[in-house]
Formats: sequence, structure tokens, C-alpha cells
Amino acid sequence: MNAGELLSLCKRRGFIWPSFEIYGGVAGMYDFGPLGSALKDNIVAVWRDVYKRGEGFVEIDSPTVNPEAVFRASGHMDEFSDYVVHCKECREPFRADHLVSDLHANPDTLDAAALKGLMVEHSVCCPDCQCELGSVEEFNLMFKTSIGPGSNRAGYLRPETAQGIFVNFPHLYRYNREKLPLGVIQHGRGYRNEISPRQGMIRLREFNMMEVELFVDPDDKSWPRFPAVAEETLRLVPEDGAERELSLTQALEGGVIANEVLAYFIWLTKTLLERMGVDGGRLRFRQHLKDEMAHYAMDCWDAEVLLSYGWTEVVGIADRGCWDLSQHAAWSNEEMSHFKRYDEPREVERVALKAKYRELGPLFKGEAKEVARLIEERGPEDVSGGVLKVEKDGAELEIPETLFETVTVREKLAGERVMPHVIEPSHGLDRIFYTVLEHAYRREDDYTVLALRPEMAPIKAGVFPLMARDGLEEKAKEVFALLTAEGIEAFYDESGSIGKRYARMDEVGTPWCVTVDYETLEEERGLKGTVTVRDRDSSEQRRVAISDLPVTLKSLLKGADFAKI
RNA sequence: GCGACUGUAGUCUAGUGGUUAGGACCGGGGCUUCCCAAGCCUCUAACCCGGGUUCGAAUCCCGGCAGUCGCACCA
Repeated sequence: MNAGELLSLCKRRGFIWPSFEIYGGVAGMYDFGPLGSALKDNIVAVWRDVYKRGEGFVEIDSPTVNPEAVFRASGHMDEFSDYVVHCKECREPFRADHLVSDLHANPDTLDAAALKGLMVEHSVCCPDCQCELGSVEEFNLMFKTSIGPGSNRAGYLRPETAQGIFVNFPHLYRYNREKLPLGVIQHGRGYRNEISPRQGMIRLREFNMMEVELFVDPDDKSWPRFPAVAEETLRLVPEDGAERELSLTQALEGGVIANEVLAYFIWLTKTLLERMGVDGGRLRFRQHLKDEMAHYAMDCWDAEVLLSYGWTEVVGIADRGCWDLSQHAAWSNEEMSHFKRYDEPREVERVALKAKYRELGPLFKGEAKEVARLIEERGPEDVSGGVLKVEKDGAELEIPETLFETVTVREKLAGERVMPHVIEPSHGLDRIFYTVLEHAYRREDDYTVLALRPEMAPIKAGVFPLMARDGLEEKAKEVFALLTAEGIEAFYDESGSIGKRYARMDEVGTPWCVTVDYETLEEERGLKGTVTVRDRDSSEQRRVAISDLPVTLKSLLKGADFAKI
């Protein structure tokens, strides 16, 4: 198939539309139409079901506009800013810091003026045509705005939802009664001012993410549910590039996947994607190479799906280590660590310095308390030649050992503080959305079917009168109202021939169609009459009593076999 | 951001200086006891935007926007 056919269907039938089309459109932005909006919700519902109901994680929702401090701490201010310089002749763009990498130890730290100065000083020319280079310009991939009136408080549209979870860690940690592991999920929009959005919905400027941040004890990366799935297999492409099918146990024992919890969530991602309708035969997990890994990641695996565009990343499952929390702790001065209680409080003996307050008082007067604190912060190892050197108000102070003594103290320790590690399965919703459609797309002799899994289908049942006459319409409308009242997404259609109506429903992935015919009317009044239920994938039909219809459809939705109803 | 190609109803497309801008599919209305896009009648609906050349531009030129592909980018 080609992506154009599918995108045309999506546009025609109301899955997605290019945004702002009447004004010429904006690259990298799409609107979800009525069917697309429903499909997107269904994808989010499965993700939420797996993580919130299934794993007991908690969900939050945080702002898309964040103050600059968040991204200073997260590293995005640096990582997202590139200085670009263009050749005046051939117009070829170059990363300015790359051009001066031989001339400066740390070109990343230079600003535009410094970069330009360095290039002028060393007569750096265009590497392609040796011509003169233009001015150095900053290109930042984050959308900038200002918060409040005036422009002195910078804000940025978030490039990922993750930071909203990290900055809330202290609240979430208390919410979870100060226990690990702690799983938090958030879905929403993210923004990246891509230089060149391409390939339909694959690279967008405004996009949807479903992110999961699991905070774990850095010394315990096991997972309670792991044993149940240990022998399940995954199609893996490790760092060395050699694809192989391994069980989770094999992957861990061979050191292919870094730890148990990461392995479990890679497997969970596989089941999640397959439940959404991603074809398992077109799904693999590829390990990031060292140089492709994000600035924060310790190990990272991408779930990749085969699309008409080629292998495409849809989920990234990263072990971010303690990077994010450490960064926010350092920049905000907030406590972001976990107090890890020992099973039994430990008694430890420690040799410490104890200030002699009696001596210090007369010597230092009002500052004695401060000096005592400085002494007691140090240990016996800091004493040399009978003198302890401490720094006070920027000056060095020598304290003779007459002013303190060395004592052995016994302490009871209930636990220790550790910085949690973060396991992050991050899902590209728009890419999953497109994959679900492309993997469901079937076309034979100009007849198109979207074989969406029933759970994904925007419409669960089409309801038709065989013909729009003889009271069939009234009866069909009653059936439609019944299904709607039962919470089943239904669609009423009486136009054109019955075959055309089936075809219309097939094209948008509706799994079943219900038809009221003359037999329905001949049977008893009320809801005793029967209707035909037609299955999209087999095009077989069964007669079902109207009164049983909601129950029957609900069991089909849960996976019952159509042939057995 | 660069280069090549492209842009006509909702969709696919014909039209290469003067056309009431043609067709097909879809969609709306109607006819046909009609269970897998049947048929017939009928209706709606388009030259991406802005400049320029010309008596006259969908058509030629320039710019913008958008798309496809390649380069670059892709924490």
C-alpha cells in the first residue's frame, strides 16, 4: 500500500485533516476529525487501562506552558538550541559549534558572537565550497512565549510531558505514602518546532504523547510481575545490530537488556501495541546506540513498527537513571530523594569531632555556635598536625585541637536517602494512531476495509433498515436508540443500497452491522424480533433477538467468537 | 533551511494562452420489496494564495503556502 491512499481515506472519512487548510495549512499539524478523535480516545483508553488499572499507576495532567527554569534544569535549553551558520554562496547550513570544534575545547559553551568571532579569527570557510560564511543564528527547537504581561518571564511549550511529572515528584511521592516503586502517567500535547515536518503524521510540530514515568529504587530493578512473563519472547535488535528472538530471561542473562524492570516494560509495550492492533510481525525492539542516546539515558529501547515509510519508532523505553530528579533537586533546592527505610534500624559507630563549647564561647563570642557547627561537620581525617582547618566567611580558620575532642558516637539509622531511578516508556500517540490505521488497512479489487480491532473502532455497530420503508426505518431507529442507551457507539444509516452501507462501515473499521428486515417485522412486537448481525471480517451473518443484541455485542467486544454467537 | 518535482469540486483526474473548466467516484434528493459499493433520474461542488506579463492566465513569470522525494536536522 502507499501512505497516500490511506491519508486520502483518513481525510475523506473524517479521521484526520491537515490543520488550518482554508488558510493554506501549516506543516506538521493535523486536526483529528470525528472518527479520528474517537480512535485517539480509544488508544488512550487502552494505554490507561494497561498502566492505571493494570499496573496501579496514577495519572496527572500538567500545563503545556512551562517556565524557563524547568528546561534549564532538564537540559532542554542547551540540548534544543543549535547555532546555525549558512554559506553565503551555496547556502548550505552548518552547525556553528561543529565548525569550530578543533579551535575550542568546549564550543557548546559559546554564544553566537563568540562563535562568529572565533570563525573570523581563524578564517573558517564553508567546508563544501570554501566560500565565506554568513552570520551565526540561533535555532531553538522549543516554541517560546512569555508568561504574563511584558516579556521578562520566558515560557516554553513543553517538548515532552515528562517534566510535568518530575517537577511534581515531591507531591506524588507523598501521595504514594513515601514508597517506591511509584508509577505516574500523563498524556497530552508536546511541541517541537521541527525544521522540516515530513511523512504525514510521523513528524509533527504539535503532537500527542502518552508518557509513563516509573520511579524505582536504584538498587532494586526487579519487578514483582516479571516471573509470570519471563519466558515470553521479544524480537530484539541490540546495539550490535544483529536481530534475534530472545526470551526475557535470555535477554537478561545475556546482558542484552540492562535490567528486569526495563525488560518487563518492553514486554508490556509489546502487549499494549498488539492489543491496539499493531501487527506483531511488523514490530521489533531496537536498542539505541551509545551516541544516539538522549543526554539523560542509561539504556534505551525503541519499539519500532514497519510502515510504508520504513521502520518507525513509536515507543521509547528508557532507563533515565537519576538524571531528571537530580537535576531538578540541584536547580530548585527541593528534596527529590527517597528515604529508604532499613528493615531494622542500624546501629552504627562513628568517630566524630565534638566541639568544646566551654572553650569556644569566650574565644568566639557570638560566632561560637557557627564555629562549632563547622567543626562538627568535619571528621578526624581532616585533622592534621593537631590543627583543623575550616573555611569561614571565605577565610581559612585554623582551629587547635584544644577546642575539640575526638569521640566515638553510636547512632541509630532508620534508613538512607537515595535518588530514585526513572524507567520511562514514552508513547508517540500520533504515530501509534497512524500505525493502527496502516496495519488495519486491507484493499482488494478497489474494496477497502479497515480491519480495526473492535476495541479501537470509532463506531462499534452500524444500524440499518433493509430499506427505508414499510416501517423498517422506525424499527431500526429503535434498535439504534437501544444500542446508544446501552453505551454502544452506533451509527444509523438508511441511504443507498444495503451493500453500499456495509461498504461504508467497512471502510471506517466498524466491526458489526445490524440490519432490520421484513422478518423482524413479521415476528413478535416489542423487542422480541430478530435482526441480522453481520461480521466485517468474515461478512457472515447471524440472527439475534433485539433484546439480546446489547449483551451479544458487548461479548463480541470482549473478544467472543462471532461464529459461536 | 537547500535542491528537484508537484498543487483543478470531499476524493481521483482531463484540460499547456481565449472552454458554459470535462469526467469518474463520493455526497444530497427521488425511483426501484434491495442483505454485500446494482441500475435510472436529478442536484450540490473546483483552478492553493498574492503579485506580474498579456486585450485575455488554470495554463507563462516571480514570491509565499502546502505536498512528495533527496540532502541536512531528528535531545
